[in-house]
Amino acid sequence: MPFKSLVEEPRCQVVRTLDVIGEKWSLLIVRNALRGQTRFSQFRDQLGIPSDILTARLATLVSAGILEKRAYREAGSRERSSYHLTEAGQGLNLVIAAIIQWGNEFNPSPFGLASVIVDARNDDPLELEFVGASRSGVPAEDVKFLPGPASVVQW
Amino acid sequence: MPFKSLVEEPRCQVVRTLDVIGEKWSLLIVRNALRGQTRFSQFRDQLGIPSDILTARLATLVSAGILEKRAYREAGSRERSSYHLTEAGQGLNLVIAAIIQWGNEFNPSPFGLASVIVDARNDDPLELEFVGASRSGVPAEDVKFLPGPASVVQW
DNA sequence: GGTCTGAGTTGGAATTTCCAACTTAAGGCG
DNA sequence: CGCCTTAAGTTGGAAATTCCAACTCAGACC
Repeated sequence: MPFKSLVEEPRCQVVRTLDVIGEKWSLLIVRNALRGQTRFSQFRDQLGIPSDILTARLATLVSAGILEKRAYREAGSRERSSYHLTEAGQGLNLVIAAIIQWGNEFNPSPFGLASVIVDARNDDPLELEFVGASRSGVPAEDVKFLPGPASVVQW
Repeated sequence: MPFKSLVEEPRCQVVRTLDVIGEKWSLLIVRNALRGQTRFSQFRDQLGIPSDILTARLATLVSAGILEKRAYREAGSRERSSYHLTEAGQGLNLVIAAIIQWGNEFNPSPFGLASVIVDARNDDPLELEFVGASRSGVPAEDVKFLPGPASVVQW
């Protein structure tokens, strides 16, 4: 686990989530899974991740309910394992999109955009936005974080 | 740097961004800064981060343009340093909100919500949403990642 | 001169990651 | 059968990162 928690179960949602996806390589494995990759050798070769670390990360992602391990068999080969995003894993496209969007705005690559996010139904480009009850976009400077009901001393 | 890049400058925006905020503690320092914390001792005491690591992280966040180092002086004390979010640092509320929102949905805390995100103008609760040209929310399953103009072999 | 305080530094132990080489379990072929 | 191939791991040891506790440093104040 990336963060030792003083209590058994951290209340802060940022810590809770980073405990699951905050280790090195975890989020990149999910990103590649979002691109449709499912196999050990794909992750290892495309990311350049050491295979022992990949083994460990796949195990923690599976036990966190982000990936699902399945058996597959190609014609003339023995049964092997593949890894597929669960609904929770799919949901991480929110986090990955936020990272891409922040990077494009504040740390753009001199090579241009490496990936774009679109609506699968019509290929419209998509953006992440804060929306409230009014359904209109909220500018970044008006977004405020407040302690919620579960916050005691800390958030 | 958390990820050794094969080329000098990674094209993938996820890797580029994780190079800046992907090390342990980095994002939690930014989160606490979003809560208004500015001082070394606040970060150290609230997060429980080792002080040598905090020194290193503050330096990389400053050189990445996420924090700005300023001098401050309290009555009857000597001048000391404090750390303030830049516009880019403020912009990371996008990433942190995405993490909180994913956690609330897929890995909720048994204690309830530790923090809520609201519109500072009217305290309306806010949500992150994918929006397209139509300005209407796009369901998660229709969000698709495509290679952009700068992608060559890889994204 | 001695003490206090916030912001660090320092040395060494513990943990995590990296790397290259090796293993394992079928399947196919002769 | 024995040998080769392949995806998916394991293993042992080196390198890098993180952790911890103790220490330093610079001014303010007594």
